[in-house]
Amino acid sequence: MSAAARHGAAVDKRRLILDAGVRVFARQGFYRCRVSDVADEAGVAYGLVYHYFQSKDEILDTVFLERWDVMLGVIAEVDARDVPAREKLEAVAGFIVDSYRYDPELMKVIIVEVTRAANSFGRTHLGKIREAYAGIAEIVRKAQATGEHKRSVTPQFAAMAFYGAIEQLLTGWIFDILPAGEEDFERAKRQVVQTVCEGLEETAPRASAPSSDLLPRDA
Amino acid sequence: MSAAARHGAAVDKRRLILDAGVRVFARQGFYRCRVSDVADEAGVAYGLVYHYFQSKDEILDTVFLERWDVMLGVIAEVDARDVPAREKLEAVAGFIVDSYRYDPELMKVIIVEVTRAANSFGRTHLGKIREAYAGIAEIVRKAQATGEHKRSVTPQFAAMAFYGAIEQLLTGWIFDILPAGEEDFERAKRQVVQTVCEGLEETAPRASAPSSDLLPRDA
DNA sequence: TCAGCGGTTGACCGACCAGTCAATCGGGAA
DNA sequence: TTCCCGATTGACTGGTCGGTCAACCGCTGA
Repeated sequence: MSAAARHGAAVDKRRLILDAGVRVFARQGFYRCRVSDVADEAGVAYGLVYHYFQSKDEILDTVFLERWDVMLGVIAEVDARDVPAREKLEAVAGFIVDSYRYDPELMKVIIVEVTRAANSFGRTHLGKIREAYAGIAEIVRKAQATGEHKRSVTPQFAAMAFYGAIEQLLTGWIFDILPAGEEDFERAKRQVVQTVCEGLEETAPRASAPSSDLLPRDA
Repeated sequence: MSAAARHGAAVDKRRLILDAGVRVFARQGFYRCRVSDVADEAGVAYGLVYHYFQSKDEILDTVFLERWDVMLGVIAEVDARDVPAREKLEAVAGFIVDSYRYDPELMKVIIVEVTRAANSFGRTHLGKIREAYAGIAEIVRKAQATGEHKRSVTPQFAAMAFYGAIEQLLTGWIFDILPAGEEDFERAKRQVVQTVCEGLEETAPRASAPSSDLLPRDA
């Protein structure tokens, strides 16, 4: 009981610090903020931060891993579904976009301070980051095998292009380069997949009857 | 004469510091290195750095702007050519890839420390960075006007996706996520444009051209 | 020969900040 | 009531590093 109660309280403060970290890192950037900023934001004493975390870095590490592991799970789960590649990519793009919509500060921190900071924090988590690319590449690999996708590029290449496009969109939202309203998010989900799958070019003057996908795609 | 000689020498030292900065920033990251590291690398005294630059930041600013302005010039020049959009995009992608091939350390610094560090340095240069997106968007806009590109996405969106894909590739090379040999560079130039223009999906044989957006987009 | 003057030097200063630690609190068990 | 122990506090320390500055060097022109 006491253990549970104490544990419960402990988890709360820890959570408080983690959440405060996200807010502060998002606002000021990891290097520009002090540990005391995080403590203040969380409403706890400076020292308590070091009771729950070994270092300032560990706060960011924890924030990142917590969320990134969820994403890796989603990618793996999506890939295992028996649906067209297009739908898988839509699910992945949708998850990332929704993550941003649901908690923009968290995604800002993850992208700006980790994923795009490959020289500092990204370095530590390169392995994890790579796993995401690999998961996406696997989706493409399967799609190439079934003939849904061309084989003209390697799955790795396609994964980088796809993920890069999405991350650039989020970056655009984060820094007000692109409009970031509800409609924009929904549109972006569709369009990023559409662009990567179908390309920007007009295909035929008249163009493809939409058709299919209801039809057998091979054999 | 003396003026010229002195000026020549001055330029040399300044250049020396700038180049040393690139090397040190690329190796250690901007925040992780000290001004003395740059001075040592350049083989000059600590104080001289402050003779030529106001601050540590100004070194990075200078490095970035010097190169970015070249890129903005290239984009504008390419856009003005009377050639298919496809060729324009190839020229832009080619320029960026070649920049990396020619001076990977410089591009690493620009991307890792500025372009992808929108929270710190990127902030200062957001305007400049935006100009590049706008330049690419302009290429797409014209292509849509001539019917080369579909109008299903906004030029801004297309520009972000295109640039994002390229930057992700460079990041892949920088951090050894993608193989980075001569052939890879050449292939990447072609494939990134091909992917963005034509898409990943197989179109011809059987094809699963699902959906839409080829349908009434407006009017 | 010498004064003038950039270019050049590097020791030093002051600010900042991650991380430590001894003290205190509070609640449950004996 | 008292003891114990983990949670909590925040002043303090040690070290780092950006930026300053007074002195120095060596060329040039008089």
